[in-house]
Amino acid sequence: MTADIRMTDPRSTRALAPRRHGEILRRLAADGTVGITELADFFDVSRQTIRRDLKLLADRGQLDLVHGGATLFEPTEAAFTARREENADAKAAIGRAAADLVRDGMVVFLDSGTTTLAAAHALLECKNLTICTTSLSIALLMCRQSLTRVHMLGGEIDRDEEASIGVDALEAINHFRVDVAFLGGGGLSPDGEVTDFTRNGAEQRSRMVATAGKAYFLLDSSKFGRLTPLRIPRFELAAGVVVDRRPPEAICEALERKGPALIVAA
Amino acid sequence: MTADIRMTDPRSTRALAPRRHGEILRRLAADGTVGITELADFFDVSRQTIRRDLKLLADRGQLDLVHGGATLFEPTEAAFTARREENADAKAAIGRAAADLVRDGMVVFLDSGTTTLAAAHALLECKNLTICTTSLSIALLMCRQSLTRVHMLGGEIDRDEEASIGVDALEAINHFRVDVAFLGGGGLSPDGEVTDFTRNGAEQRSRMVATAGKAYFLLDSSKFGRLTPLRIPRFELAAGVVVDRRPPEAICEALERKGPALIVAA
DNA sequence: AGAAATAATTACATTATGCAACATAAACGG
DNA sequence: CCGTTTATGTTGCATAATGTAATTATTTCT
Repeated sequence: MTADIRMTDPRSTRALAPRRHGEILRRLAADGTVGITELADFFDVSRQTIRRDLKLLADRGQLDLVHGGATLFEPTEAAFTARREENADAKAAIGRAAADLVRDGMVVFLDSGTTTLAAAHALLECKNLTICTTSLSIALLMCRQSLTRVHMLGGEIDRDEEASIGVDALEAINHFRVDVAFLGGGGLSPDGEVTDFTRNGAEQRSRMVATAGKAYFLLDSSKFGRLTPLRIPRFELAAGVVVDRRPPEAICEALERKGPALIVAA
Repeated sequence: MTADIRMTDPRSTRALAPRRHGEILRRLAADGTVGITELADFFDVSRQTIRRDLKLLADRGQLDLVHGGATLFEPTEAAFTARREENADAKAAIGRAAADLVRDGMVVFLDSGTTTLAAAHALLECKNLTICTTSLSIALLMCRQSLTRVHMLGGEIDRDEEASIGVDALEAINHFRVDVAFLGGGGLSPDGEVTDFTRNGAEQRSRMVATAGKAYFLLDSSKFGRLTPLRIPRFELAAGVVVDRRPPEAICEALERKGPALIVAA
């Protein structure tokens, strides 16, 4: 994907800790997790050394230690964290598929939600993006990436989504010219519509669909056929719906009739 | 991989140190790190020589020495995370003192910065607050508290502060009626003025001082006497300055003459 | 719940690196 | 030609990083 212009392999000089640290953090940013054994093999050093590296990085607050490795450090700990675990593989696949729709230099809107957070992780690979988001976690994640500009849409923070919502956020959306928007949703109804839990959320997503160059809904398969109370107005203007596997045939057909393309992540 | 357009190999004349230095810096720019042994092999000189080269370049501020080699000199790398550890006790004390100024039900503005983050932690004890902040970490922290409403001021995110900054944030400040504002600052100058690093920051803080019912600057003792480039306009309208120990007498007197009270945290 | 497997911890051995002092050799200037 | 300067090499020892192995926790699987 990104051409590797590094002259020296991180394995080349065994004794340079910062090189390992750089590679570890890079992997962490890409994958979300690293394993001790896999790192020890890669660098050809002992597990103990990797443990010491991880401990050091953890003390600096750059990652979280877990049994057998480390994960991204996220100040995020809430109901939100639990949801992130659910269907994590599916969400990662959707995230990668979404990132394939993005080119370096684009202006990307990222909605709140765990699936869009997965997309944000995948987008760490891209350069020179301008990210525009309502999600606190996504803003925090992306602003640490040096070639990325981040705009946070302000407003009252919704406790469940950990994202801004309401009049201020709606207002702020109008200030941006967005190339691609990635949106979450509450469910994908049997008649091929993306639906939402809250009025505010539906309205916010509707505006993004209308104003973004291209808008995609990211929906993992647990959302198929789920009925939530609000339809998202102008949903049919969306460019596509990205899913982790093909939904029931009825939904596919309904979706196709309305317009948005169906994109199934590998 | 990288085409070498140089006419002379840096190894060609062993005795020319500047050639080595150029090559070292080039490698550093490409890889982020260089190893002593690998350089010694490459130039076919002793490790001690390379060590002397690196020492010289380090004294010039062109790189950072590490065990076994050198890395890019990056004063800003992980700046925020590192700062959080510094003076943690002092900041916690200031945070508690700040929280004592707050009553349940108030509308509180929290600026970005590590000291205000400490105040946010202390404010978790309070009930029914409305928090208004530019800091992503503070927003994330406070929004998990069930009896607290959080408003995030939107805008472009500053990588170092991990907080919104700029026109959108300035604009958003005007929408709020704030009871108490807790602000950070870059330094407390010898003539009793709070100063700042950036124009945007100074302007933002100035507005808060003017519009909040009461504004307090939270400054740990490492800021005493420190000179940063921008004064914060209308600083003297602030209700007080909260510190972890009494500053030099000259500063105390200057401060008193201007108006703000000096509050020393226990 | 209990056993097997995997990982973390601890303590100590080994190796690599850092540093300082001194040795060497080429370059320079009179 | 000599003495001086400058850069580099060498040596010995202190220090830091890494490896190893025994022990104790955790997880995982049944």
